[in-house]
Amino acid sequence: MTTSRPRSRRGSGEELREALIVATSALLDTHQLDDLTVRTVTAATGVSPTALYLHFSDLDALVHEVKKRFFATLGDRLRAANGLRAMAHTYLAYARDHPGHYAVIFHIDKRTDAVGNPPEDVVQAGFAALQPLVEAVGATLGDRSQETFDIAIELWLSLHGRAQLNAAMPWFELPDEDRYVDRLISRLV
Amino acid sequence: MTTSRPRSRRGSGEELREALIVATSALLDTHQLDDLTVRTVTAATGVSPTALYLHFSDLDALVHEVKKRFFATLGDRLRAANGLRAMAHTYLAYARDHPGHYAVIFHIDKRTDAVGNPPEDVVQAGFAALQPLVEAVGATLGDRSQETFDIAIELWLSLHGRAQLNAAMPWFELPDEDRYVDRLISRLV
DNA sequence: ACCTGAACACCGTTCAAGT
DNA sequence: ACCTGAACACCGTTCAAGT
Repeated sequence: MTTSRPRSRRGSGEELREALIVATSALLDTHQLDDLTVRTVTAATGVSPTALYLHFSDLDALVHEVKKRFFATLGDRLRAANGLRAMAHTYLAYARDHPGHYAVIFHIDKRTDAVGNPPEDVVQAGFAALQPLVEAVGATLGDRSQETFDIAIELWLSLHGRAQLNAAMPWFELPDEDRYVDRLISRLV
Repeated sequence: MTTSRPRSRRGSGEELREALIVATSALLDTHQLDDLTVRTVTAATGVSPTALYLHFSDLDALVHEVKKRFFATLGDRLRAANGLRAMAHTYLAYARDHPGHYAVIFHIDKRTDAVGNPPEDVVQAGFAALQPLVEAVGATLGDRSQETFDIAIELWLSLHGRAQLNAAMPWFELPDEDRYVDRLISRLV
């Protein structure tokens, strides 16, 4: 964990940046979001705490970067699923198997610019992750433009609701997942 | 904010306990959850940081206590709503108007006992808050036992999904709330 | 009986310095 | 060019002491 890292050679400072991102992802796969500190992530990378600031303006900027990647991963997994039902289960499985990643994606966002908007790249990443759902709904529905988008959102919100509630209150026993997804989809499409 | 508080008279130590709870609620009405620290809440109450430990085992125990109260408040508001549609809007309004409170209620729970269960009182509070929804669904449906409970949960998860997503990604423009609630209810009951 | 102050081990972040 | 170490203002929490 704390084995020190050889200094990057000239022109390869980007390596540390990538190493920090990878370490963050790894940490969030086994630990809670609040165990992610400047000091844990730099120690895991084998550098001093202050090294983080060579490549990120602050801790939030690093989290922000991994958030984009988690969005992309989620999108990729959804796209790989076969059919709407499988996609819904894939979504819930991602949240269940990577609670730390899912928590980061939907963590309350404090990074807004002067006008109160978030960085454009996260917005993009968010829409991109949702895209497979929209397409799958469109496919099973035969494309009814606005209707398709609304239904995809409604499906998404129901999946997110279950995923997040399950993470926040694991003691609350929800009805069977298969049944939940089946009922959801049969009502929506 | 930092005006100091007169020491409680003999036998009235409970007053400070209550004052801390009230200060916490007030803070969470205007600030984010991570602005709630031992030092901000005790300062707002007019006592030294260490005074908190006279009445709570730690900061989490205080948050735990207000969480129960927020659950109760949410339940009361839902019960006061007239009909399922109004109840759904009440739910979303609570989350929108008191983001700090809603965030506490659904904050990822780290307080589990030896066997991994949460304190029984929070479980109770959670179920109690949900009760009005179950009853309203039962009323409009004519009571079909298990079916009623499942539908209430499904409605709840859809509302929570929208509320939490809206808090986490306010930049994501969701379809109109009225329309969302109408579609949701007409599909479910 | 009720509360404070000093102290400790953390935390994020800055900035001067080392290689 | 790349990274570290000392320092600062925070944080939660303990424990001896004050009223």
